[in-house]
Amino acid sequence: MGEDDVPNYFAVFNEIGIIAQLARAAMEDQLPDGMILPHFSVLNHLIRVRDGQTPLVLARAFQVPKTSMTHTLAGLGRRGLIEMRANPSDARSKCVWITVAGRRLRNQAIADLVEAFEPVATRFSKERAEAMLPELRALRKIMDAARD
Amino acid sequence: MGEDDVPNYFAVFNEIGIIAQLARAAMEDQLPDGMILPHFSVLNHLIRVRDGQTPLVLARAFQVPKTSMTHTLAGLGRRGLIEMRANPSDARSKCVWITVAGRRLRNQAIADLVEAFEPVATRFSKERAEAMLPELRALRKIMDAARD
DNA sequence: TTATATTGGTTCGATATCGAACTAAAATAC
DNA sequence: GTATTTTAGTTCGATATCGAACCAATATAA
Repeated sequence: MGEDDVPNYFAVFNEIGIIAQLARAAMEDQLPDGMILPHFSVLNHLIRVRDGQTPLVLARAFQVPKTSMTHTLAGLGRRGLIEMRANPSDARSKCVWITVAGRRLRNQAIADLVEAFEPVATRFSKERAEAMLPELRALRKIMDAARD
Repeated sequence: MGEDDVPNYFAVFNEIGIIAQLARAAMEDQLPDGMILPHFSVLNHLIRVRDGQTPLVLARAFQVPKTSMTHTLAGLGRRGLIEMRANPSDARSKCVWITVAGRRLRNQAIADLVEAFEPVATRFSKERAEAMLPELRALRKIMDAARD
């Protein structure tokens, strides 16, 4: 790979970076004041995958340092959106459970997001979105694997 | 757009978010300690577009609040990578100039990045990267326009 | 012209990220 | 079975993000 090839990849990563930033901002606009993407992502994960997982498992799932997860969970706890209970099978550890309020907030956020994305969805069809997915997934997997 | 269509977009934004995160981490691995992507992005912009621009113009170019740009520029200044001089045509304002050290650091970072991306580049050809670009650009433009 | 509004930039405060150091509990070694 | 190492989680400190409030200079309005 010669120096000349950089711009190609750079351009892709640049566009991807901007889209990620815009999507994040749009998402956070739908969340209550002070809540940010990681808060929502964790709530979503607890529903889509399962709750009762430990903080460390969550940190790995999101590929963030465990100290960051501690902080994110503290924020969710303060807002009454999750509960942390002792892990019955390991006294060092805890289990994270989503509360009724957490579940409700996540569902409302998704509903609001659908609304907010309307203008984009009418201009960029779901078929086009779907068509992009395989290559995005392929690139993500390759980059993930290269992360030693 | 019905509720059922959300997952399609979600999946795309999810992949894009992960790729952005991985690319950012890989990038920051190539930068001196304490330097992060915004530092590099500004240096790069000062070379690729032009230097001598005001902080506010830069903030708009990157779509960040001006207070964030103040902070990023302060970091670059502390490291001797940019210089801020008075704006001869507006006493409220300043102009941002890249230094020799800044130019050198940016060029070295790019060279290092090429090296670091080698494993990805061999598995994901530049042709594939190029092929993704048009739809990424289209999506980015649509989202940008929808941002009122 | 002066008075008012707007603009460029910094400061401040609340919150986020994340590595290093710490504590307590478990697992492993011997 | 005790000693050592590893593991789960928090605390701490340095730095980042970003809105509100602020100051100084320019532009607009009267």
